[in-house]
Amino acid sequence: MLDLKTIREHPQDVERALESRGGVESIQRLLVLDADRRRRVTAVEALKAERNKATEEIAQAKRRGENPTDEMARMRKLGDEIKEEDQKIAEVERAMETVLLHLPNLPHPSVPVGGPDDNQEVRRWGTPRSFSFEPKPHWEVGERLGILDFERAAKLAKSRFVVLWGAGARLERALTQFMLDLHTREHGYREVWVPHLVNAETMANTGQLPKFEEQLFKTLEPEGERAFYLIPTAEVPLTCLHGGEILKEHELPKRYVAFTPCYRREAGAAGQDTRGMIRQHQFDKVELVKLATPRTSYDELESMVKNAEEVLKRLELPYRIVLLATGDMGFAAAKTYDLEVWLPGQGKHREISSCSNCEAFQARRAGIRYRPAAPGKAEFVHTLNGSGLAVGRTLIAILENFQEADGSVTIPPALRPYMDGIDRILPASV
RNA sequence: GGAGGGGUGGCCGAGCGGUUGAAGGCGCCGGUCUUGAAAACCGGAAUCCCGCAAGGGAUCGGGGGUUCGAAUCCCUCCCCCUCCGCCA
Repeated sequence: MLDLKTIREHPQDVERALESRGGVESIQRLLVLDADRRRRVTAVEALKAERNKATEEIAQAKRRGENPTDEMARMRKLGDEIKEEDQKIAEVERAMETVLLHLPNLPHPSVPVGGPDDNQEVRRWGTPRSFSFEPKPHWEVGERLGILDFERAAKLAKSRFVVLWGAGARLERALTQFMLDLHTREHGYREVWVPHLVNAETMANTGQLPKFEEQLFKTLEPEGERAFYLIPTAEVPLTCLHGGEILKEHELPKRYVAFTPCYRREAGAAGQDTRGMIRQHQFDKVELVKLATPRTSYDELESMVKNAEEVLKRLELPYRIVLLATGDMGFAAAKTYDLEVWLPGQGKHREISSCSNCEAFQARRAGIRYRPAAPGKAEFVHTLNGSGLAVGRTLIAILENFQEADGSVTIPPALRPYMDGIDRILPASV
């Protein structure tokens, strides 16, 4: 959520910033509502001041043993007027809230303006391996090994699900463990285990609701009970852990890492990545979240990207870093770097991590503040999140980058301790 | 699921129709004392909204009601705790 004061004081700047993100047309409407609200508030507060004064006088009269029935009757009428006007104000405020909840975050000045074509490659690491044969896409590699099974997953659920068998399932677990160990032991993140079902308020706090409900799986609860949402990323529960709290500056930055499955409807993605396990309704992810002061949040973003990169480096997977343009960023982000891993089976880079600084956008919704060390009022923290990494896509990258001519797949050395020391996956005998 | 108890400021906790924006404690900030620190003592400080300001308004889990007036009474929802039952 954007800060209303900023919109009121610099409407042109906000409109310009939103040009490539949508929502410009809402600003004028917001300003009209805001002016209306302020006019009404001023008026009704004058009435309340009068009531408070009269109430005090009545109290004193009563103490003197009098019974000021005329004054009490007058106040009864005034009270009704106040109630009516308060309701109108509440109505205006609800309208403003609705508009604000649908406005995306403002991009940081360093973000290129435009759409996906304006994304900027920041750096590359690693050299894509040259194959003596035509590298296959991961689904072919995996099915030949008997570790990826899309048909049975479709039988159990539907398309965009997968079953991992044997060494495939083991590889998924090994990757998860490897990533968690790296981030907790070497990068200073605290491991957290969180609910996978959250309430609507939590979803709204990180920006998934109200605008993107069609992307979420929702539980069906008995009449009168509130539904839960399946998390599309651990960013949601991790970021909201300190919702409504005031943290101390010396506690910041908070660095959290959690492993969770992620559930996404992928509405609107029909026809995209239908083969393989690039785009699934359920996938595992190791997620990094930080809460930081505004002063350090952009340094924290850079180090978060490095933390995610380190996973790819140790797994010897070539990648590149891309700074997303304004129009390609997520709703809550002010600045986002994507990590794209090289997939030889597809002959292109694909997103495997996305690291964002959301500044105060989510903190304002969730009410996450901190008290500065120097005397002063509590301020909103900045929230950051990034994948460290998407586990399924990492598995894909290994299958494609480490496939051999005989159909086997080499295990990257860094992962072998997590795979009982085996150095390759051979076709299973079922 | 059944029966009780409870949600108050950064935290703990008193208040249970008007003098309570709210006692007390802890923590925090400033000062006295001290070589320095601690302790002790003195003083200070809630948040948000409207307003150029003076000032005003709102806020005691959320919403609604009673009343001239509600942290205090009533209704409702949410959450937490204890005991019983059931259960991975």
